[in-house]
Amino acid sequence: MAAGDDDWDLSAVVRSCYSGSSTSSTSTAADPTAASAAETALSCLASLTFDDDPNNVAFSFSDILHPQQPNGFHELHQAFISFLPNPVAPAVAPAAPEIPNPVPTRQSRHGIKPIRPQPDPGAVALQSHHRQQPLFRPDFPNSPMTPPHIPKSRKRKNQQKRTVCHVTADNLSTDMWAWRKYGQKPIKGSPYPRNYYRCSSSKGCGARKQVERSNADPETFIVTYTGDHTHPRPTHRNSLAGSSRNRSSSAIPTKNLTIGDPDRLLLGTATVGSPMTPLNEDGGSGEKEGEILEDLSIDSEEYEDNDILIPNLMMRNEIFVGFEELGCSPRRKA
DNA sequence: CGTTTTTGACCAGCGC
DNA sequence: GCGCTGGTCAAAAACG
Repeated sequence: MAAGDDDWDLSAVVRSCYSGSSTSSTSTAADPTAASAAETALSCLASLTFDDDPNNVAFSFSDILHPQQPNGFHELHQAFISFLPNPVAPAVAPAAPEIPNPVPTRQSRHGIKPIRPQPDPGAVALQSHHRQQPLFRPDFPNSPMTPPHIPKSRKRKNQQKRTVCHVTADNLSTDMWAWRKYGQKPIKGSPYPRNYYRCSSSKGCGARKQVERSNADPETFIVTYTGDHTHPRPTHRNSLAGSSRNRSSSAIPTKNLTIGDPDRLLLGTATVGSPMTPLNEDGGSGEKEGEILEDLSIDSEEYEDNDILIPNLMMRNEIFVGFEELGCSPRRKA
């Protein structure tokens, strides 16, 4: 049934909104008191903010604000500015939007199992647990190898800062990071399964993304970002990111796109362009792109993140153009 | 060949 | 203390 569809949708979403989940989790490994970190989440944020590292540009959304086109971002931007001590410059990383997967190519294998719909949709939606997982240190946001070993933290409860945003399939646009799906699980309150993605741009990157369909609005996807990227946005697809499976598939509308074509849109993201241009403003998806809803511990960063994740058509165009220029598909490795 | 995707199983935390 | 759920890892398979 729609099992495939669901999956697909989720995947699509994944690609869509992303924000740099560079949130907080800073003190974790180094701070035994991480426990309190949660409380100090703000502090953490402040610490890792972008101003600390100019390199963090990866997370900067200046571009977004860049008035190439006046959008709501502007306002948001101003608001963010308040949080941002230093407006980071648009770094150099164009962003690679690659998101893994949707195409039900492999589904043939087993197919997704339908999750049992449980009564409690809202309740489950997002739990805000901000624990702190031992991520890497934000100190080296640019260090692709920063990730030492994350003690596999399976803790579900307050893991760390989580940024939640609601995105519509239409808005699903692109993510600048490459995500690799590492798990899928049925959620109790949701008839739809939740997909777990990890940043594949860098092997040690602890950034994770969870995508699940909203029970209330099947057209809306709830994307939760956790962890921070320990590396700058990929200018061009890394080998890892490269993978393409999904990309290709998604990029190429050959398979069954059930839902909108959000997937396709994103397909290109990647290399081309702009660092984090928020997608969407234009109109294309001018609907509600990413709405941040539950910010469990939203900090300024989160806010930013959310902003960032907003899809933008502009980007899409650019991206596509870029691809065309490149003469290659955004896909992958050669 | 390399990388990703998919599914099952295991672990850990939380609630009762 | 037990049960449940969520989250992550690992293995196998498939695709470009």
